[in-house]
Amino acid sequence: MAMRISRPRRSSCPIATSLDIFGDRWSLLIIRDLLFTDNRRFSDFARAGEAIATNVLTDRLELLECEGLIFRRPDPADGRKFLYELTGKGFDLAPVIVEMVIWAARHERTAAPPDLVREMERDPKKFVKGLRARWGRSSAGA
Amino acid sequence: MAMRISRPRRSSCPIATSLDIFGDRWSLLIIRDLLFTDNRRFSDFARAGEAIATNVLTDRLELLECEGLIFRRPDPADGRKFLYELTGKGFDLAPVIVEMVIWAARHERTAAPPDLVREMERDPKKFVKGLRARWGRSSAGA
DNA sequence: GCGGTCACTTGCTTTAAGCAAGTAATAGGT
DNA sequence: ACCTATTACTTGCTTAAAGCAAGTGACCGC
Repeated sequence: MAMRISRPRRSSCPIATSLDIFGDRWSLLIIRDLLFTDNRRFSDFARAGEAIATNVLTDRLELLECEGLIFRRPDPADGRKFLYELTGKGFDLAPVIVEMVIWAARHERTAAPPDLVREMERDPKKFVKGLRARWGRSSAGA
Repeated sequence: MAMRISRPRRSSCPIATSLDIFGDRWSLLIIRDLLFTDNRRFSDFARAGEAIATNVLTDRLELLECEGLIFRRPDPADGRKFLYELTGKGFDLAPVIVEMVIWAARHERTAAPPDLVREMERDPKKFVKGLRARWGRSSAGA
């Protein structure tokens, strides 16, 4: 709610800029949830797998909204809740996340479903296209 | 030098695992240097663009080596220096970094050379292949 | 040998993350 | 209308990480 300030950029390098925006332990996990699950509420994120502290979650949601990666709207079905959705800018992180999944599946012990990973590896662009179709339907192309 | 301990993994999710390995403000900048420049020495990284503190740099180099993304060897030409190089596992982060460059160039104000970005966008796999050729030559395929 | 460079260290301050408990607004049942 | 549970945060505190400035010992070129 309060006027949030985005993190200052360390340099004009695109990698450094990216890291200034989402280069922490939690931001990409929220994006992951929004891309691959139907977690859309505060409590969904809080309960998802890795146990983020609620104060950190609040902070990260504000930051991501401030950077234009997600947006927030009241849940029409429940006045206590908010729904968080990916913006186009946020959705465009899908290729980054897909490549991270491929990398981790190749080099680390993970729970990534092998079939899904093979599909990502075979044609990442096509895979992202499939995600985009679902995203377009759910968020009305924000 | 001391037996380094890798960060514990928060979950078996491939994204979470990736972030546990390189999800901080500096690791990917070191990988970037190793991919796109010929910075190979401690002082190169320390002086590169974003001014990392030397104690943090030491820590990050140890961690990246411990995770098997880079390796270290004495500089044959100067006994005070070490040369840091990407392993295959480290090089395989190239697609992740390429997608981050594309994202940042599209959505943020950066200094990424437009021609290079277009080349990345047109055919990311081919671009990575070009990088791999240079890497193979410099690090003898570690 | 000597002055300078190199890869780190050390000690300290500041910022961020993590934990546990609390709160105001709302939902849903009676 | 009233009561209880739930939800999205807050607050206060502790712990871990990042940042800063100043060292240190090995090693280079001279």
